[in-house]
Amino acid sequence: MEKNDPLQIQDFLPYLLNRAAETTSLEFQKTYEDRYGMSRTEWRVLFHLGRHGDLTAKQICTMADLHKTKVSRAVSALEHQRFLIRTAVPIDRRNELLSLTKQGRAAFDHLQDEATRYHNTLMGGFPAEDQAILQRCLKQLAKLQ
Amino acid sequence: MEKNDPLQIQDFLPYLLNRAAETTSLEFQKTYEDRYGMSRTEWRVLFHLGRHGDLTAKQICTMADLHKTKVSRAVSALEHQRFLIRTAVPIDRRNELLSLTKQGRAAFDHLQDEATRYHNTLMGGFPAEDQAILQRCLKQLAKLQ
DNA sequence: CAATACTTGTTGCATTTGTAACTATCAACG
DNA sequence: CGTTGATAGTTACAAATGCAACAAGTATTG
Repeated sequence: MEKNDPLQIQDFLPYLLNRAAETTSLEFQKTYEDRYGMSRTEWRVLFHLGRHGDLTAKQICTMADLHKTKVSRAVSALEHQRFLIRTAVPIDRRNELLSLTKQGRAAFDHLQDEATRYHNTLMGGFPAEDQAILQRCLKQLAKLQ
Repeated sequence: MEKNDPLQIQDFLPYLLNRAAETTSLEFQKTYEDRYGMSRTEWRVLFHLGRHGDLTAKQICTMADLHKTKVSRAVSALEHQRFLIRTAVPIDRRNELLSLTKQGRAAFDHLQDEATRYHNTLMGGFPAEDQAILQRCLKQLAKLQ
């Protein structure tokens, strides 16, 4: 593309990313919203806890790039639904360690399977080389790693 | 990847897409939020109008996959800031054709340049083949085209 | 052509989100 | 120690969003 060719909006990368993110997130949301009464943020917090073991809210904020109020509310909701418990950290009582309950772990295990399946379905639409390229590009755009 | 290998959350496609979308949209937002006092939705409506000429609100809803209340409010805001005007369509008085004003057109022209520049900067980080693949994949994921 | 059904767009209300202020705790430094 | 400054997390308030109900217009059809 010529450097100063005007862009079609359907080609503008942030727009495309938003559309793709919305489309896929909404579709995957069907997996958890009714069955577990979870919001998208709660699902994200659950997934981080499931994958990384016990964490403080602050750690989740940093890892997930979520605002602390959003995490605070998601944690309250997950606690209320008995998906996690908080334990005070004696050495620094500002921190609370968040741990999945048995029920939270079960939900995570199930949703991780569903996520893997859905991910593979999405990726299945592309040749293997493209899959790798797509992931590399997205990570770079998200400034991850 | 093995079909049932559990996924790292940083690899889960909807998550990656959301992170990449947020990162890039927030960065590009700097271009218009202060200078034009525009929200992300308003910018999106402006861009559609700029690229496709006069449209009804309904057409924008469909093209941009935005809820009609969101469009309705964005249009009101853009009208209030004198970026667009409405004209009644005599043949079907439920419709109003939305047209950019001179000022709206100027903002669009400027922002289209900025968008093109930003898009090219983002894409510039990838080899040409990867750019094409990325775009194809995203369009497919967004169910565009 | 009257009655009913559908479409476009707006508005009221409840929910979600972001910002700023707050509490409680810890760290640093005189 | 005690004062000041930083950090983890919550909460109050304001703005943005989504859903449902609505008004105004058009299409259908008996």
